[in-house]
Amino acid sequence: MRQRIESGYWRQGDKISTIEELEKEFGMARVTIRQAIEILREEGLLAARQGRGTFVLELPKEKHWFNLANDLESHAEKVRDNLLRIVNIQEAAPLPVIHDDEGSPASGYTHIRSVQYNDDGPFSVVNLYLSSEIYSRDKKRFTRQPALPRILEMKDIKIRHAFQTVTIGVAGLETSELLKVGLGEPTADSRLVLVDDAGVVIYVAEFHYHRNCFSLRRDLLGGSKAGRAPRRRNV
Amino acid sequence: MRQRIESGYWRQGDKISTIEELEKEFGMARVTIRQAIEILREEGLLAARQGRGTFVLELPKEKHWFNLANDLESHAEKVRDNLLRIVNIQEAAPLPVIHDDEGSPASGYTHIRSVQYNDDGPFSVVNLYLSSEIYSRDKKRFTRQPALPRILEMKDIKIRHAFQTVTIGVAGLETSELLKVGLGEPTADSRLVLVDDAGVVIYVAEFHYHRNCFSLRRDLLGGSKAGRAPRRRNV
DNA sequence: CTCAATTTGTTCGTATGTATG
DNA sequence: ACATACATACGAACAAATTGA
Repeated sequence: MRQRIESGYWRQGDKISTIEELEKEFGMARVTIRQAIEILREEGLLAARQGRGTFVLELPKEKHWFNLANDLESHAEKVRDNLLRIVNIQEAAPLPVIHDDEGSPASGYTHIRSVQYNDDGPFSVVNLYLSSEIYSRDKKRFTRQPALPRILEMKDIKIRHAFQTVTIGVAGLETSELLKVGLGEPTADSRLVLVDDAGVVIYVAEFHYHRNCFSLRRDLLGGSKAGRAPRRRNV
Repeated sequence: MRQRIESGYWRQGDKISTIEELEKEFGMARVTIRQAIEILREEGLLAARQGRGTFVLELPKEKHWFNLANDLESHAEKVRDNLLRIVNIQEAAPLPVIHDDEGSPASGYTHIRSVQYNDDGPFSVVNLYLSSEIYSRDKKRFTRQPALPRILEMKDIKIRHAFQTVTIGVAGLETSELLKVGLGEPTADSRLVLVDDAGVVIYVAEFHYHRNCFSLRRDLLGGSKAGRAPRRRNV
């Protein structure tokens, strides 16, 4: 029923199907349907009036405010001033998973696990494997600020590829606790792999975004940078 | 536990924590942990040996084989020969949701709801709103084949924008039945809006992909078309 | 070889939440 | 409001296999 409201199948002000119709449509018992309506009523989406029917009050507010950037520069710019909390650092970490076609592994990696916050709470959990050589250049900053802008600032490092893979994952035990979502809830997972001009993988990050924050907007014509104005703000 | 295997926290051949340790880690009872292990054992991911421990047998096979294209041409090419089953066509459909910054609505739309199949079953449910003018040019083909390649073939139509928005949604009642997933399971939702050179929105499609199929790969440097070789195949 | 510690396997009764009619 | 059914989770006890001192 929530999906029907969000998708516009039921529009604002509409009278939705009666409970008896819904019983048949969803194949559930009257009590169960009423429980569902009760939940949406408390959220302010529906209003039920005895003898008249049930009506759509308002559309849920726009979520998906975190719009993923479409190029590396603006991605770095967005996260530059993010608040993050380091959960764990492991200097001699096991090698991250690197596929053959991505590049060759560096000699060693430091594993940094952190949580990114905004005013509403955590919106992203990050597992970062950073080439030990780069990490050791400025340990202090890497433990306080997002790594990506720091790396782009290093003049001697030329980045040849920035492979990004976006998939849908599920929150495991650790991630769900850090992101404050239920175990098994879906997350938007973005894997970012930076390869330098020697073909060495210097940075592997797995971002787990809260599904309600995440969106990716682009214009499939005229380059990837187009994209319209963001609905709320960028981070 | 599945996530720990997929993420590499437990590697192939490793002995995982004992049931008693897992009880404490996950805060669950012995029987529950065993049920979970049993599920992964049946899937062939784990092997439990009495008196010795439980071991990781193999990594789950690569899923995410459907890689979303990064430009309109190749997107159309990918779907050109897809098998699709029309579920519903409504010629005088209510206007789709169009945002102000996208363009102005056409005079009327035809709503086409279809399911896309591959050998393994349905992998995508599509809600398409097609400008009635364009639909009426070749009703037969639009009810049999994907619309996008047909539109690109029409020489008199110049497409100025192809706005794509990717988010994570949940399968509602209809979608979950068509996609053969559970109610409330997450889906990858891609909204594609085509705007012609007069600023008219001629095409609005919502794709709901099965979460296990979906991935989006690109290189954030050197244009959006880069991307590595797909792991299995493209559709 | 034996014994104790470790670890998985099995079973019992019980409680809770959800859905049914 | 009530009786029923079902899936899931709990806690405890005991059985069986493995390992190493």
